[in-house]
Amino acid sequence: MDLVRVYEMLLKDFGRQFWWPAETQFEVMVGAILTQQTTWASVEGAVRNLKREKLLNPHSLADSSVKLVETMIRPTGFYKQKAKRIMKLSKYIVDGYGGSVNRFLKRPKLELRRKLLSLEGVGFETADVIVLYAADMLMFPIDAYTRRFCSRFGLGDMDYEALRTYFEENLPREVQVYKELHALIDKLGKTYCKKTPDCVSCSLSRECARKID
DNA sequence: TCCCAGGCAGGGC
DNA sequence: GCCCTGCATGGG
Repeated sequence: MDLVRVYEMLLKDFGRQFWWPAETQFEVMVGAILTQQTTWASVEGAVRNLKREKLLNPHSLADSSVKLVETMIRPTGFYKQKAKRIMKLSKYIVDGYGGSVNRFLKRPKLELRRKLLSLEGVGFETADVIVLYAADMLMFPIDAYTRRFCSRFGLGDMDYEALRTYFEENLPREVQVYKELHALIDKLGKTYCKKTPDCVSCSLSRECARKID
């Protein structure tokens, strides 16, 4: 599979996706946790709620009541654990970095990734989304859509790190390309795979698949 | 009514 | 180490 060709074709078919849709780095971080196992539409509602209550910054979120945060993010599901997790993240940034997200993110890439992975509720995908979209560092996140996409090309049995490495070794080392391709693969999955998410053969439009093969 | 959505953690084996 | 389950709301 020629990932550069994949990128070019998807970009031509769908246009730029402008991910991650967020106004601040902190919003990316919170959004990355909220979007776990739910739809982006519900995350948008939760983010709107948090903004309305002026909670979408480390200090406010850390000092807020758990109940209020739970109420604001309820539409995203798993709201009790997510509330706890974004509040712990906030407290971590407040206690360790004076509330400065920028200072927290400003460190060598692999060290940042390790720190993120040590936080509750932050696994590989969430950590890598934050590294790429909040810290603007080269890291290719592998999500469910990307796995399905890869299965289409016989890469179904590769684990997270193997897939990430595969993308990173076959793409130009440009943050913008990483950001767009990750978003475009999700767009592709959402467009052609709404009813049968596990169907490998439809995880790519036939026309697109033919060109890539 | 049933299935799923841009995962993660904790337990059993 | 891998596999299973709980977490929970909202939309198709």
